[in-house]
Amino acid sequence: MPESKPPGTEIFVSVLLPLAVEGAYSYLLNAETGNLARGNFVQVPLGTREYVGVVWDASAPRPDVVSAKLRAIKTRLDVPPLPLAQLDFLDAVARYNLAQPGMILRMMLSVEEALYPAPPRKGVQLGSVTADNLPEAFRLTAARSRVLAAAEGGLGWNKAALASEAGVSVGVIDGLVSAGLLEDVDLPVGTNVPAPDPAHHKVDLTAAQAEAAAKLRTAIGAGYSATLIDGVTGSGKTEVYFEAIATILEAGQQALVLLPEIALTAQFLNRFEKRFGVKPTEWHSDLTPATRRDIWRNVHRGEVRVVVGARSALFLPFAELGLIIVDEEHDPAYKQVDRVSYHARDMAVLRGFLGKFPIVLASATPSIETRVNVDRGKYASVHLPSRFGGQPFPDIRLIDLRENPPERGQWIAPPLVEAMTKVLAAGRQSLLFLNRRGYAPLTLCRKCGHRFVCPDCSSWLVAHRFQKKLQCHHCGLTIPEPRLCPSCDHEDTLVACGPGVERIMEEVTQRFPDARTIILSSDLVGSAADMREKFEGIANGAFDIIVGTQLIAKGHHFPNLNLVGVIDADLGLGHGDLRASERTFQLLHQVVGRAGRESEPGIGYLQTHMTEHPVMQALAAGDGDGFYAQEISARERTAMPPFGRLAGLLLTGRERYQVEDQARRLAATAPRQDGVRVLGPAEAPIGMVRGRHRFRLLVKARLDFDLQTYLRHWFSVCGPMRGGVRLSVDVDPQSFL
DNA sequence: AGCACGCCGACT
DNA sequence: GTCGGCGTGCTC
Repeated sequence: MPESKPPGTEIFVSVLLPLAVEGAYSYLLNAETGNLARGNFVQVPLGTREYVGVVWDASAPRPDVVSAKLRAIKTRLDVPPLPLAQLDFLDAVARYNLAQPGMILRMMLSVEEALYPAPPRKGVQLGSVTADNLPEAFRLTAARSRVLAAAEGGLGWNKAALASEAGVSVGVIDGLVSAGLLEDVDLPVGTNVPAPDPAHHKVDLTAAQAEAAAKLRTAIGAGYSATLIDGVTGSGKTEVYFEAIATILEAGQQALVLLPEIALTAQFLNRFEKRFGVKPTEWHSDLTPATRRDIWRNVHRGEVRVVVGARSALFLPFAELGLIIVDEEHDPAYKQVDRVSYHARDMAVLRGFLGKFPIVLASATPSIETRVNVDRGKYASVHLPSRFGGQPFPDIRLIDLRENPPERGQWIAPPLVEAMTKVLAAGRQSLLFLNRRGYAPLTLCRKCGHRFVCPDCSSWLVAHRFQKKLQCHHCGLTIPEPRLCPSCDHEDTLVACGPGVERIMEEVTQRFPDARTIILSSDLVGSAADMREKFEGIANGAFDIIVGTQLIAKGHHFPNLNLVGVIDADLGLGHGDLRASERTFQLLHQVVGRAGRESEPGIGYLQTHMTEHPVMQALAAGDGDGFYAQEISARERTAMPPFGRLAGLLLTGRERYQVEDQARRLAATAPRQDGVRVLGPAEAPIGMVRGRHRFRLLVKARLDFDLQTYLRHWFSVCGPMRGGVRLSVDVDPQSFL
């Protein structure tokens, strides 16, 4: 029983539940639970169910609901509390992104099983029966003796491990168990996470790298700071931030490296292992539940010292986090726009600010936001001037498709064909890049004009000829490749319009029948192992021509690659999106940067209809600084981010008129205030996805305007959406689609 | 997020 | 006559 407490306190606690509700709920303390502190994990009843929640406020003087409704906490879970820094982070993420805090908690509790004692793993050890008191009819065969010898030493053995150690099958083990020479035992729960060793293998840094590393090292232990490492692909950014990780390991704290999902390559893990002696702990969406549970627990207990992960790793319960690296910080994959929207790079900076530790952002092509933050003096920066080994960045040439169009029905322009032929003859690799999966984005009937469209989305069905299907890239709907036009019933009248990577592959195999070719696209690679194998094949020179989507743009190093051809450099510039120029510049720079990284300088060809476009001009001239200066001044002129603030509001619902009505009602209730404007509603560019119609509003505010407070107030004035309409908020939207 | 309650169409 | 569709609202 807990000792007596001052009256009026600690009778209630508020508990945050991983649910989409507005705030924490109040519960009565239960005598057996004892004292509770903020961050403790508890089980509480709610309605007909029980949930795990986290104590949000342990000193609530009185509940904010009538006490008749109050129920008592059921139990307190026997795990350390959620670190306070992580709780503060939870609150800040919810406030910034206008998310319900319960939903952020849900992301942090992604593996609820981690909160319960691990189910003991079963094993065997030597039993009470020994060679001296063998049961009758038991023959001590050679195999059985080997097992007993191997099991010597008291500690429990995993059956499979013992069997393989003794060179026998598991059946032999089971026989010994039933005879009593071995007995079942619960294996101790060993954590056994090998610790990265900061002194394992110190690599020689170039002068520029050493200088940059020294700068990062001084930032460690000096509270919050954000530093940009800015240097082209291959300039050795990774080695530089590894030194920061080494320093934080020496200081006894944890480090987190964020990478855009698929950049988590074997190559990266190997580099880490070479430097620190062990592979880092990986965290991403396709780990098994058991692995996730172990990692969550070990991060929470501080056993795991370095996590390398996708954006969701930010929500792991780090006990002593002291450093976050955001590699490829410009990458759009850091933005999540599902139920909860957030930008992992910005949330990482927020986490560092709250936790009073440094953040390192790395990129060859930083985001405009980060560049401006450096210019404003909010972020420090270190610059790595050259490519490792003095290799220059590939020379980039524009192919004007108006002057040099490909032949009819083909997509590779003559100058690029010629260059590929030379590279092939020289025994080097070429890469063709097209950021579009499938064979063709549109299939139509040349007789009646019928277009294959998705019934649930306003989009075309993309032809995937390798898999003989048409697929909607918004909802995943798949139909078998049609033979007849469903509208006019004619046969053989269907034509594929426009190119996808599969079609480029087809053209490559026709033009270069003897070349060894490979296609890489997210829908054509199978498992992670399959992908690793393909990338290794490319690195080892098993292919002459590679055709791929942006899958190939991230994180891989292809030493034999000499030429990169971009089939449609204009692809991202079509819809006048806020970040279209920036994204195109970054993507093309990154793709072309794959070429010529070891022995000889590479070359990049951009096929474009807009040779005069600033992005193409900047890439061709190698004038990144010029591009940034121009793009930043354009943003400033139009008061667009980061010179103004934006929030996107998306309303979706089954009935178009309901969505439109609610969007109008929402717009009509927007409070008029200085420094903010509400634009819209307008139907979204993709007007329907998964059978839900979409309308958008855009809120544009001055930089000093408190957008979150304004939005919260507005939504409370407007009241809930009706007619099955859902409203989602996207603070700092990256795209308007 | 669940889950129960509640009010309108096709069936044992 | 009921089963069941999912819209609306509540859970400390």
